[in-house]
Amino acid sequence: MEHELAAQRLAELGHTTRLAVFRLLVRAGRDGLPVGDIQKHLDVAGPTLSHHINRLKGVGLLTQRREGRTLYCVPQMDALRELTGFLESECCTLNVSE
Amino acid sequence: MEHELAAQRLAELGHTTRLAVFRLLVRAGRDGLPVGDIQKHLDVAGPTLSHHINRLKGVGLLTQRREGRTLYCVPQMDALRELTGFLESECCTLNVSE
DNA sequence: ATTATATTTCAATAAATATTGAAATATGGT
DNA sequence: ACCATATTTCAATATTTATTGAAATATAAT
Repeated sequence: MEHELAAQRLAELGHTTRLAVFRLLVRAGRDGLPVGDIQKHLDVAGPTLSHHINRLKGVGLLTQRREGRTLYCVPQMDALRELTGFLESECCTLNVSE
Repeated sequence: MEHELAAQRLAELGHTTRLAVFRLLVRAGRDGLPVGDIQKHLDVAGPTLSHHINRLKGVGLLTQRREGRTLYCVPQMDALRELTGFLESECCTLNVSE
């Protein structure tokens, strides 16, 4: 995984609300959750939530799928795995040498 | 690991320069690196680097140790492990259920 | 067509963060 | 004491991000 993208994803996850959104989605599983459901959990104004969801979407941490009036947010687990992989990829030096 | 701290650490790592600093340190291993050495790698002004190092320090991702005039930055691997652990902790739902 | 629901876009403001030159501090060598 | 090296603090400015009410859009139900 590329450095810049990793930094961007970390930055997006590095915000309380967005981290909460993302973790909700991960817990929810493959189907994801409607924006409205997320909002019920999080006490933020609609536009604020929309903004944060778009940022997560912008770095590929979630995608959206519409079902009628309901817009689902779906976590992209591969993106998360890439990211944790990236973070751990330099650890070996330290772990192995002791 | 607590949500707020995780978000803070993610935010600090979510900046190109800081991520580069941190990864340099991880690669360097237990002894860490002098601030000056970091600067040689990174093309940033001293005060800028100092600022970023302090932010990483502020969330426990590194500590410092002085040897004479030289100030070493030492990566805190436990903090990183806590963080990756936190990120992965909600994954199980998704991974197990398929 | 009208109405209700779900979510977004717009526009404005507030708050946080990044960047850097210049000056200050700390340490060690002469 | 003086000088050089290593790094930080200060102060100012620029940039980015967050937040929200109001208005707009999209979809579905009647």
